[in-house]
Amino acid sequence: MTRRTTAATLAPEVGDDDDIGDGPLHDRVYRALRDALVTGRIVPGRAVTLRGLAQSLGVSPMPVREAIRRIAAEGGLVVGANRRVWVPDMDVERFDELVRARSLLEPEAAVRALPHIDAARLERLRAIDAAIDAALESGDVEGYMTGNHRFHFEIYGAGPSRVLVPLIESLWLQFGPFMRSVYGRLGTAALVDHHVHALAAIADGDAARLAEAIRADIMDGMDLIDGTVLGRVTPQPVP
Amino acid sequence: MTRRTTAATLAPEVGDDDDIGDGPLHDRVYRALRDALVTGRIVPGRAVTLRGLAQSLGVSPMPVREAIRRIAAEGGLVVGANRRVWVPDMDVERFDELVRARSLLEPEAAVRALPHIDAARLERLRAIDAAIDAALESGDVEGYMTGNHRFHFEIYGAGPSRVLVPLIESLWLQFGPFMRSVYGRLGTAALVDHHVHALAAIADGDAARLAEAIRADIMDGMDLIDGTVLGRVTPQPVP
DNA sequence: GTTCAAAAAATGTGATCACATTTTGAGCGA
DNA sequence: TCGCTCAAAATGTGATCACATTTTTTGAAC
Repeated sequence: MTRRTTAATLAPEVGDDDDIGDGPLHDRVYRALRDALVTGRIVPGRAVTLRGLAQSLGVSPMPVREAIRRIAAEGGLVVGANRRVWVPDMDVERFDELVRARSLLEPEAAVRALPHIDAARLERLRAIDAAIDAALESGDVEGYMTGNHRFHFEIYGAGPSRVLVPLIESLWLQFGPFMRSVYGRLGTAALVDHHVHALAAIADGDAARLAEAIRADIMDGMDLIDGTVLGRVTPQPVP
Repeated sequence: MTRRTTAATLAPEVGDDDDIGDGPLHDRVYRALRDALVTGRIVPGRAVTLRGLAQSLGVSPMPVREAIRRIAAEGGLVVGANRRVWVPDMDVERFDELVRARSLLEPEAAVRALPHIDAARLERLRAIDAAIDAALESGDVEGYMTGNHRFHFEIYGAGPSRVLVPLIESLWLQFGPFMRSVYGRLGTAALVDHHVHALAAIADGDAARLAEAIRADIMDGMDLIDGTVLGRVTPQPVP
């Protein structure tokens, strides 16, 4: 009786993205993986293996190792005591910390970036927001998440931040997969785009209002999550 | 005329630490490297090479690569466009961001950890603070930095934080090397240990006072840095 | 001394391999 | 059916290699 071969743990969600640019392979793998996490294409609990991801991307495990190490350092993946790697599940405490960290850091980053937001960037922000609205209208969760991420980082990235923005990027890595499942569950009809307040504050050059708009945006988004949703989260696998 | 061979860029500062525990080699290399950065044994501007570090630690470049990738993801090392890796220099803007990030995150982490600080941990904190004072007395900059780091993380680590504390760890990675040169320049006589206020707040279970003590500690420490010191920082090498 | 070009050396990268460790699945007995 | 054992398969790790890229050195010309 032949042993049945178990399929490798592939990661087609991280597959052949066209637009991951050039540069070292390990950097490109990192970008593909990070994008898949931020947009929630990889879901919480998902195991990620070197060979699976390498196969899905058509590369050797070497650059995958380095990419995974990077993402793990940023909190997007968890390495267990058994050395297995997976996308962490969300729980109440961790979620609360993420919300809190966001509300501490993102308004600060926005305010610091404000003086660097010129008319061209404001136009770009408006275009991104229009795309977000279109995605919400058409039920496109991934489009919404991609646009939302773009909107925020188009703001924060206006200035030359080398500390706050990377911190915030690591936060987004951490809640992306979970938010995808939440949005998918609630439907885009339940999502409201509040970015108009941030846009107005930016147009008026009003730092205090911008900080408040960002903070409110974070809290509003997070208010979608009630205890029921988080209570239903699968317990984190014990490695 | 024989070509003279250039010595590899060794990293003896990261050398054979005795207490880096067990586990995978790449994890141990990471810990050795991180410790060298947090305590400032590696100075800003220092280039770090795979083979140099591998040789200093007596390992192959493989685990070194993964460790470096990790540290770079946490901001402790910078990878240039030429793919060379080095410890970033400090500049005014980056320093300001680090101070700001610390003062936003660390009081929060301390307050969240406070309910988890029991009598045993408070005793440990007191012991660490005594060691800090001894290091200051004897001019031991590295001892001071090690103790200071320990003190802070003995507080923040009291609770089960999985977001805030890793963020704060990455900040400490980033300013460690620079602070080492600052303390060395100013001398430990110029350093004052303010931890007594945090210890009192902890003993009293007073969250607001603890937050304020941590914030003041951060600002007091950073006030040592005047524009003259930062103005004298070597410009960051252009890769 | 400076500048330039070319060669040599250093360094990072990706592939591959063997091995250690962990997980899975088959087979067996109760 | 469940539980156990063991072998096979999967997975992570560290070493090594060849190669691509970058830096340094050398030697010549001015």
